[in-house]
Amino acid sequence: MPDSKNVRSVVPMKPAAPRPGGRPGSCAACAVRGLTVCAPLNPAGMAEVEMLSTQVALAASETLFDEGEAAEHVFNVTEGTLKIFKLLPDGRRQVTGFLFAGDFLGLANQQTYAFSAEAVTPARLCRFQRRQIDGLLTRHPEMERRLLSKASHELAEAQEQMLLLGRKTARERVASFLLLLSRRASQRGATADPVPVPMSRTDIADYLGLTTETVSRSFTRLKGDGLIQLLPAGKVALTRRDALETLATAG
Amino acid sequence: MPDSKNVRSVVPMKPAAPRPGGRPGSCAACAVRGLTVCAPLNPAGMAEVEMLSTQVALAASETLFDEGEAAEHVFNVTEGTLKIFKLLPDGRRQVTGFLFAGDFLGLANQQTYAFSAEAVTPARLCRFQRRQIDGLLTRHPEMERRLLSKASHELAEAQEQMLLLGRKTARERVASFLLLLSRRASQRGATADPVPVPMSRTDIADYLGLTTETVSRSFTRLKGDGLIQLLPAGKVALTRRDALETLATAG
DNA sequence: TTGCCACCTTGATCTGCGTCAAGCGCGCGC
DNA sequence: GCGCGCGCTTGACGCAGATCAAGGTGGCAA
Repeated sequence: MPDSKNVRSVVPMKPAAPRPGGRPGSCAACAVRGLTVCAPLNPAGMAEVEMLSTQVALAASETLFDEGEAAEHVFNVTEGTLKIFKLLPDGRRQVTGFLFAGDFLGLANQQTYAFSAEAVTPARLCRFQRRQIDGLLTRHPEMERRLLSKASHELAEAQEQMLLLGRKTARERVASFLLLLSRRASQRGATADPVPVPMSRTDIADYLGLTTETVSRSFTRLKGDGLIQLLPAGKVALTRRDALETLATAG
Repeated sequence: MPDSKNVRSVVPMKPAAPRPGGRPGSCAACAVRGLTVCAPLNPAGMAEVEMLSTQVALAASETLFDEGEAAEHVFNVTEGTLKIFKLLPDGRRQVTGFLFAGDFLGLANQQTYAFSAEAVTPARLCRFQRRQIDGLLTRHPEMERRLLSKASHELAEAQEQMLLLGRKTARERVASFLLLLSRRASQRGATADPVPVPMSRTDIADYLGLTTETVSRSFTRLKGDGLIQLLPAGKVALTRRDALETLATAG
């Protein structure tokens, strides 16, 4: 008995609100610079980054790159949501992460990408030539330090995700996921409580190591137990955040 | 019908073979320096690192630190095998990684460790004060670069592990695990084919998101199918590596 | 040598989640 | 305005792996 629909939120591709005093597309105008690896750069560094970067826009479900492709670029997400995932030859998919404004993407010490990347919503990114990154980081150690910090943060998140995938039940996984989305939303200054859930049930399932059916049933049950509410436009209200936290971390 | 026992290999705690020309415990004498973050250091850098580091020895199953503890140190593994893991309050455990000679340990941008670390076999490590690391990396950008490279490599491995935990069957997980151990052994110059498996079935289960029983049954079945042989002292022969590869990556 | 204990293996049974199947509702294209 | 299709939900059923239980075996201490 469905009562509220879970409609994919259709975010129209609008330009990021530019900061006053910078021309659109410039780093000075970048609304999310404080979230990115560019945050610690001085004006000279920003000018250099700006010279080396180009803008990319993706429509929803458009591919940024595929696993195994030559890794020629690295990216900063400036707007929208992406997913990164790995595939097995028979089609089994594991989404290893969702990326939001401020996230860095493309680090790989191999010559090819270790995962595919695809837009979940319309998205914008800053693109750099991989072969220019070494020099850039050498000239701007503050940026390299920031990148290392981001990488170690991601490593901690990856371990949290391994705990989820290896040891949590379906309900616990979905509760953990909603809390993660909410936390990340507030980190980047978006609304954390009715939390936007822009990705499909299939994407969520592939992120949580479940099937869409099980994800759907878990949502239904969390709703039935009064822990969450499913709102229109793919938003979810965390009615009882405390109970969600307990469920996510204790069982 | 057991025919070969899977005995924990008991590695006596012997000092690492020192390089000729360096006093024991010195970086010049470090047999695994080429594998560590110290690899790119020049003699002056090595001298500095040596001043800042102390040696730690652990017996098998001894704890290095616990999740949540104040993160005062970072480490280089120089000898032996460690495991790192996270726990849920009810005791469910996820081993998020096994560490071998050359591995770096303790990166965290929080003030506390995000996981626990415990010796699997007797082990030795180089220990640094966390608060001295920033300065060290600033003075030795080649070391910072190396650390970033290690971190991004770990990130790729973490994604591979998420694919395993989220989407592979028990058999596929065990095959993947044996191949991983073998690859890592050859990377650090150890024997890759009869591959040493120093950790218990329980540790393997907690790494693969399974139970000991399922791990044991998977080993038995892989043996029955002629893909592996269980040798004494916890060694495993990868009789049909090709078939293992297929199983691990294709299903 | 003996006995204990930790670890491993194997068997029987149970169950959470996957699989298969069907129906609903919204958005979109015609 | 209408119907088609995709994404979501719900139900019935099956199965891979968990759980429960019972040995086997080798290392080690006394």
